[in-house]
Amino acid sequence: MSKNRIIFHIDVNSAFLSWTAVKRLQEGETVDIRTIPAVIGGDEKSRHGVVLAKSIPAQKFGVKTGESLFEARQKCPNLTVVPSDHGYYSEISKKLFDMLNDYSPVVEQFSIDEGFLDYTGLEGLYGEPMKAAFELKERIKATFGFTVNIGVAPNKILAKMAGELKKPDLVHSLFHHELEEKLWPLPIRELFMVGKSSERVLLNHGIDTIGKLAKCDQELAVKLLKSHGLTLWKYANGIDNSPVVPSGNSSAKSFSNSTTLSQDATSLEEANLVLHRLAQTVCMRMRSENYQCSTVSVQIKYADFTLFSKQMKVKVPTDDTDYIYRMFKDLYASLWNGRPVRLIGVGLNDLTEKDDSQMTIFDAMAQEKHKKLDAVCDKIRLQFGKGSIGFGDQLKGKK
DNA sequence: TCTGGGGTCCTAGGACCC
DNA sequence: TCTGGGGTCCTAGGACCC
Repeated sequence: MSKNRIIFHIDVNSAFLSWTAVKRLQEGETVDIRTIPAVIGGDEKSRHGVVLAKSIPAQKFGVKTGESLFEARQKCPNLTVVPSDHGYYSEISKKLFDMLNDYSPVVEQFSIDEGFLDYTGLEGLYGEPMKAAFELKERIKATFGFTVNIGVAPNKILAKMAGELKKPDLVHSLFHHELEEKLWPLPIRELFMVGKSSERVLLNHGIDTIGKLAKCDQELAVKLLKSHGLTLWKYANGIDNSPVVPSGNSSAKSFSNSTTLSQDATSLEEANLVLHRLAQTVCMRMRSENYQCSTVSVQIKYADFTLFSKQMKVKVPTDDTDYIYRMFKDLYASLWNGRPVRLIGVGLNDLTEKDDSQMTIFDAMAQEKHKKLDAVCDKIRLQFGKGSIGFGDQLKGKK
């Protein structure tokens, strides 16, 4: 790895909200929701009422991502709530990353709206890094109509922290000689990977800024937070050698699918319908990326928001919807304590690339029976949409 | 009409084996 | 009969991210 790297972190400002704003303006809407107190929010009737993204005016009222729309409206009575459009977000995200990939061969997609770009060695092409970052930011704005922050730094963690500094529509650098001035005065909670619980522990020991963590003994950080403490201590000191891994060079570790029910489930029959639907979508996603799983899991959130999960190993890696569905059912039945259930989730873990595992002839024969059916179902769903095909148990109640 | 969904990584305890 | 101790696998739960 090159000693003097230059890494960009590109982060769309209020991504879901900006993207929806752009789309609405294109469709003739006159109000730009980025300029008023507004949020992208889920549907409260089906109990999905959380803030997914907020405008800067909404943020000034203290509205936070992840809180309920109920809370958000208490803080900001005039709040405009706009539904999300995930299909559109995926499209526009892809266009953004196509542009970044065009710019540099080493781009890592970190989420739908965030990525790292390795600028090392590109000076010859685009010039001095800060100037190049500024031009990239302007190009994104001119092309798509939304703004980004770009952080410029010698590694990923500092690029990320730089990108978080002041928003929106800005380029910030964060080199080692700038840590004391730009990073260290910040509250400890603003360091990447310091959540509620790490914050509590660090505050209890008088570590309330990133600088105090940076200057404390490494051993103290480890004593307080184990391996996570070491990670945080390194981040506070701007130490991070992790490479920018181009998307496509990394492999999936798990697939999961969960749903908050519009009404609590109170019987196994109701739950099984949901499990079947979840099994179909999650298995299809896994098959489309050519994986098999060796562990399956089920998660239950009860009406009081307590969470429980149960998992089991399977003898032979599988991608068979019917087989996996039956395991989900068994897991659920043994996990459920009879109380009303708010959310049901399923997961597929311990992934392996398809066909790189050995199975007995009997396993193979049993699985083969279902493979053709799954393949046909996947094809139909791809062509006509998720709801176009289901099993008999899912017909009940459909129009 | 208060609290989403999809991920990754880590830890701790028990089973089991030598 | 006073019960070491390491290693690995499996499972449940939790922290954190966007």
